[in-house]
Amino acid sequence: MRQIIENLVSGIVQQLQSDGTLQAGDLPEYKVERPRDETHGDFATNAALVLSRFAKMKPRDLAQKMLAALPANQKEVDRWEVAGPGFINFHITSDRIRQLIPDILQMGQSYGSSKMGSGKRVLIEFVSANPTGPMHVGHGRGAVMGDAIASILKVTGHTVEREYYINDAGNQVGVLGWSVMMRYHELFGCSITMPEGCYPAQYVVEIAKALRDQDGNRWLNVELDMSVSPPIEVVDFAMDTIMGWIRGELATINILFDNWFSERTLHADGKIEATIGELTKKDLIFEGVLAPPKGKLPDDWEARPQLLFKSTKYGDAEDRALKKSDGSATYFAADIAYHFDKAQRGYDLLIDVWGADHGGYVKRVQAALTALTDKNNLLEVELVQMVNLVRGGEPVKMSKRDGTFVTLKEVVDEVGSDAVRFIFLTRSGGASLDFDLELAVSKSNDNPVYYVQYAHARIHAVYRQLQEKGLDKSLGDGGGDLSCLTLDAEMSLIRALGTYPEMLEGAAINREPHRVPYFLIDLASAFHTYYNSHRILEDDKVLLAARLSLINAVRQVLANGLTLLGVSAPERM
RNA sequence: GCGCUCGUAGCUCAAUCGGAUAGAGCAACGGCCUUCUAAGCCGUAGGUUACAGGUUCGAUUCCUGUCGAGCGCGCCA
Repeated sequence: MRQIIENLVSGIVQQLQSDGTLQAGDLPEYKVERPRDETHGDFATNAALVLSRFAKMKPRDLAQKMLAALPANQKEVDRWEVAGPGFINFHITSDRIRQLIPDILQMGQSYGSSKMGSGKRVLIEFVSANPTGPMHVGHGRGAVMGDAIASILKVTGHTVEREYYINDAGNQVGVLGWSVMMRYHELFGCSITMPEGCYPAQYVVEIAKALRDQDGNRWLNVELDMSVSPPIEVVDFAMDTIMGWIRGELATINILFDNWFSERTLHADGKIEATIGELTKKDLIFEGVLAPPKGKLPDDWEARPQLLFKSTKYGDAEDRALKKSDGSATYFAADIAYHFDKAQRGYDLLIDVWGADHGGYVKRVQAALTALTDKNNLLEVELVQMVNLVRGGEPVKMSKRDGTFVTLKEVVDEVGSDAVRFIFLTRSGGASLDFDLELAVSKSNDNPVYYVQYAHARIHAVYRQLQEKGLDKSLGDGGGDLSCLTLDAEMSLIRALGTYPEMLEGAAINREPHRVPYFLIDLASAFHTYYNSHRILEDDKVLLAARLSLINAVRQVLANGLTLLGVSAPERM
């Protein structure tokens, strides 16, 4: 619908350029947008404000002149005016607005999808929680956020793949292996003390028990010497167990990945050395000594020469280490090899969703990727702020170290997948989020998901009533005369339906999933208002059919939006 | 000390890549169920958008500075 007005305005601008009112050549961009205030029409443009300098006229005068150039044969706009400092407001005809109802019903599940991103291949990497323990609520927020961004990009025409990067190499994995070994020995009656840095939590005991059940005392004679690697079978057993939990937990909140990418394969396939080789070719590698860190200096700090990447050349604050002083690859080296691999797979855009605590890491990865691909904006990182878990006003502390963290599973078990997803998404990713368990458990309006789902269920209830009265539900298929829909509540409800595709495009462009739940809440609110003051099941058959069609379209859009967010759309509650 | 993300009603948050009179929910107060689901609706009240400048037709939005919060700052991941 916006397209109609955009075409109209650009036609007028061209005409004014050709008759000399406006300068020829390139002009600054103007916008056609939805006014905040409905009395300002369906669309407004700031064209006269932006272009007035190029016509040497006052904005309002130019606006008048533009309106005079409005083609006489168009049928969509029935009223327009110059307003405020020089905005032009367009009011769409009521018939054109009502036409949205059959349009939406005909498109069904596909209403809202667009071709905006067609031809664009996007890889979105998210969660990527370490396989050293269950996911906590912070991971859950990143998971839901990444999944929603992926869904929104997909519905706006992008080709999207979801990927999980498994950090199955490095020290932490060895630490996990030894932690399991300690608990395993403990199960056989050995007295042990968990060394500093190990994972003491209960889940490690569970893994140890499972290991004992599978292998008996097979590992009992292995010496607990943390200066060497633990048995690889034990490490793999622990990681496989944990990844099984993670996959299961993700599945319960409706998240499925296309690819699971193992860090080990990077080492095994020589991709890290190959990537360092690429950087060497570009003369971006050197042996150097890093400056001591700012702030409080670690006790054991000492300057050592290492292999470094010149990331300062690409805007990073420091050069970054690719190899440790013992010659092994750093996590960073593996990570740029991973991102280089993604780039070589031919995507047009890479999106990573990270926790905000990794914010300081963004520049160096982008720097490396720019150096390797000569592309500037290939990698985009969305930072998701942390979740403060609250129970009855008291903050719940979360830490992997002391083992008191609350897992995502516990929260999902308590409040359900729908509420978890919806609450996580009803916040912009940039803001930290207080998640109150008591509040989320209470089935009150504090859970906005109920509000939206209830609107959807109510519409189904009306249809059930309809059938009890022996009337045919096809009355609401949008085929009848809709001109009896004249109430303000009806027109603004239809207008709201019409903004759904634009809202989705905005959410996609800005990577802002929270716009979807806000839209749904607004739509549900408009519906509840209408429902409370007007009967749908009227005796007048024409009016009945029109109103049924209207709420049927509302039902369709609510269902589309909820489904997009991975939240269920129940038919009764 | 430096970097990143923020600062909007009592609380939790919105505000369409700079737009018109900054909006919702919760909490408070007052109304609406013999009629399609009251998990709902209607009304009242609540603001110097942290602060001070700058950019322009116009700033919650962009720039600079101050204050405050969270996160990060050697070879960990």
